[in-house]
Amino acid sequence: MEELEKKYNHSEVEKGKYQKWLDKDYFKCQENSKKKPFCIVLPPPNVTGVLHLGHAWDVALQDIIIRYKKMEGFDTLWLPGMDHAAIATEAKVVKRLKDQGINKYEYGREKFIESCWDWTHEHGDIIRKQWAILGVSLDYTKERFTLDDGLSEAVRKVFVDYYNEGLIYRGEKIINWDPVAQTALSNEEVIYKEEKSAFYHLKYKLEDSDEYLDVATTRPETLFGDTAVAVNEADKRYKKFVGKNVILPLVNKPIPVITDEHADMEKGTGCVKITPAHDPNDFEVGNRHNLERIVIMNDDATMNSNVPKKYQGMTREECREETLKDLEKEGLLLSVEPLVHEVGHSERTGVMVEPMIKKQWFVKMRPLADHVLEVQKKKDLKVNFVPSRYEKTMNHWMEITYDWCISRQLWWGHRIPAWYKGDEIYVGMEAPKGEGWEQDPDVLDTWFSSALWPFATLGWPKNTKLLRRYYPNSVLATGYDIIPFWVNRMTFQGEKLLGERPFEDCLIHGLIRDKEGRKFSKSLGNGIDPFDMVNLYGADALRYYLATDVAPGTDMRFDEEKIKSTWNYINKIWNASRFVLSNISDLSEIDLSNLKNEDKWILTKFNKCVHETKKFMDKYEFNNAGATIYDFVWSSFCDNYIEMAKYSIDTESTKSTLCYVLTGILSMLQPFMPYVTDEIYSKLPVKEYEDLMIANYPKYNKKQIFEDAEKAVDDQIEFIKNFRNVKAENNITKEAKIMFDTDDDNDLIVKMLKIEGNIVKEPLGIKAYKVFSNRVKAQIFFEKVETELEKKAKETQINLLKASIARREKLLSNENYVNKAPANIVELDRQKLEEEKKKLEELLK
RNA sequence: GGGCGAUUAGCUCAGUUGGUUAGAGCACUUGCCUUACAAGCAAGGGGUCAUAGGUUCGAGUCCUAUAUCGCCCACCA
Repeated sequence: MEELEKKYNHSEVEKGKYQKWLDKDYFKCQENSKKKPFCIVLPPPNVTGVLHLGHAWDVALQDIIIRYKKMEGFDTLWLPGMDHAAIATEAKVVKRLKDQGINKYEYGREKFIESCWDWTHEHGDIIRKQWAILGVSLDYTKERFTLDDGLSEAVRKVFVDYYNEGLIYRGEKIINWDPVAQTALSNEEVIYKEEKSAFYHLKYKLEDSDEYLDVATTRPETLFGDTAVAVNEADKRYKKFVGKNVILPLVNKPIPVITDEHADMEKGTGCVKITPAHDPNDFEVGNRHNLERIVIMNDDATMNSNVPKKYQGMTREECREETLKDLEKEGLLLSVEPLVHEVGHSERTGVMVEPMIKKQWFVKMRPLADHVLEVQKKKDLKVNFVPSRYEKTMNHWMEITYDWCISRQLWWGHRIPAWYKGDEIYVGMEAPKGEGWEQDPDVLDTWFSSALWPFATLGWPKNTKLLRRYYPNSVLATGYDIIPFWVNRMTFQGEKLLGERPFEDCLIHGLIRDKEGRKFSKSLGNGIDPFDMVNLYGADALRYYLATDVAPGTDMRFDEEKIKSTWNYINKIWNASRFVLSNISDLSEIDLSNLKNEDKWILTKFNKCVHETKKFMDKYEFNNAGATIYDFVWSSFCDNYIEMAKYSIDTESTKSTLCYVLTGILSMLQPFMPYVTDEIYSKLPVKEYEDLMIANYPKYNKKQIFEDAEKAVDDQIEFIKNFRNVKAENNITKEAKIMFDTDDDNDLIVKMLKIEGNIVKEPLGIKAYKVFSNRVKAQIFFEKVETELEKKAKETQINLLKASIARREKLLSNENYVNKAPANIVELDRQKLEEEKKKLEELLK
């Protein structure tokens, strides 16, 4: 039999394993088997770049679930794929072409899309290689892309059906405009950042009068688009102005003073300028009062020909500055009040979003969202969030969401299946027949296609076997930041299109931050490449660390030291395995019929560990599962059982137990660290399966619970610990004599403590320390007078015991406690009290 | 403005439906190269669980305030 290397060498261990698993088709689902199906669709990473730590975390969690479920006997499908990421990828490709001196528009749509495909294939290959390094068990035979033919068909079908149903419409509304990417955005793609700005109080003079209105605004440059000033109907201050005109500053044009509920008497001065074409609220006001909409900016947010010549061509920022200067010159700037407020920026380009009136396509959200809210009230039908508090995030969104702007002025994406001829619109799966039809040049929001991911990847809209078998998906795992973009939309689409939730469980994880708790960002330069970590410590260590570091749903502070200590843990497992393997090479079968106390003890601990671990695995509490296994492996198996086993290593029962328990440990750890466990498993002399990842997960076996043996050995261990403690604290020499005061067999204790020659049968009459556990007692004799220090230590111990006894006696004399507390708790206290009393007695002797 | 989360050992985090004397890793102290592992072993030290009240026989855990930090959402002109 091959020996293991002396130290765990992660790169050696990981070499070739992924290919082996692929070659053996271990990752493939078994859609024709009788096994119960279990399906996860991978949140498709954007093809914009390479995988980062967040992706590594995401896939580690999912792989652990999949590998666990596979061992539990499920037919698992983990479906991989990537997202074309319309706006994000387009931005990258535009930049790459620009670096080559190519302009997107001159290049042309077709060629540009070709470049996008090139980009996609390049990055797709990188991402696939990275998945392989991480060891994730994706079924590549089912891999999809959000822009492949199947998804495209699904997207078109949804668009056409919704259009016919009135759930998708084209309309001219205020939308969020990104002047750099020059496209519309959805609300979710706008992020609000605090910005230092000011309230500018402007003088809007009353027509033919010296009176004026003090109008406060944060955006003076938009005054060129003003078509009214609004006050509240109930506002007595301005009653006399209503119905009259004020003169728009700098433009010298009369605009009406109107009353509208939007004007809040408490806010600002109570009068507000109305710019229907550049503010969503003003747009509504404009609609109510039939106001003219004056668009004053070009698509790149420079001022257009609807503003006075002087300002034309200026950027918004320049125009603001100039406007203010000119207002001041004319005495129309009353005051400037500093203000910090939230300003919307494009998620992608970072530029300030400009509200603009545009003709765009929208999804009517209210009926879709309301349906989800209904379903979420039903326990058996709703999406179960883990942790459950994230359900609120989705439900809140469903309550407040409004129509989703889905058209994007981009080229890379699903082209909108609408054709125009004059005023005619045709919406259909294919281009209409006849001359003169032109397809809408725009594409759809990338989230429109990813919202269909859980079922379109399985064949929808066709009623495929795959779809019937794996929908709803079993669980979806993603970060909480993606809930509004994706989870919510998959949910309403799944409910609407298939009448069922897209997944039963939704496991939410947090964000990874750096050691100081800051977000990873390019500008801070604090990014960590997960693959650097793999090189240093191995994929197993990285995976284990990511999966077990924090409780579900919470943010993680990245700490390389912890990966290091995970490596140590794996090295510990490696060496324990080395010990086991080197001693069981002649084992031909596992025979657990003739067990010693220690064997029974470890089997009991092992089964209890299996029970606990499974409980945690089923709840996705990998941190707790990991800790449970860790404690068992390190403290029960390594520190105690292996040490005890060294004294009976030649017996069949010890060898069998070692092999049996090690196999179980490897099985429980396989989902977390598939490489190293596969390696060790392959070296076992007795094993049931060709490879560990297709083995069964350990089952809790009641017959291997030996309570008596467990207690007995626990006592021995306690004794050993106490003995060593007394010895260490009191500088007891090796020569000290020991007398046991027990009927039990102390053979193992004697061996473990290496005190064979020191045992005496009779008390020596010299100063004696008492060392004991629940049933093993002994006295250590040594020729030395008790020092003051030792006396003090003893006193402390006595005082502690007395305090504890007093506490317990008080508790037990409390009738309320004795009557109301559960019997076993009370009984435990009684036992403890007896023990403590005995102990005290011994000490006082 | 609304909502959510966090606050536990020097640091990073666990802590199930309230129930023995609150745990782990790292760091720290002391002693050990005991032939699986010194990246290890053995034995230790270290916490009034953010604060103040309340419920309870019993609170890190439940309730009410407060403080600090973080996040999400919201059209604040």
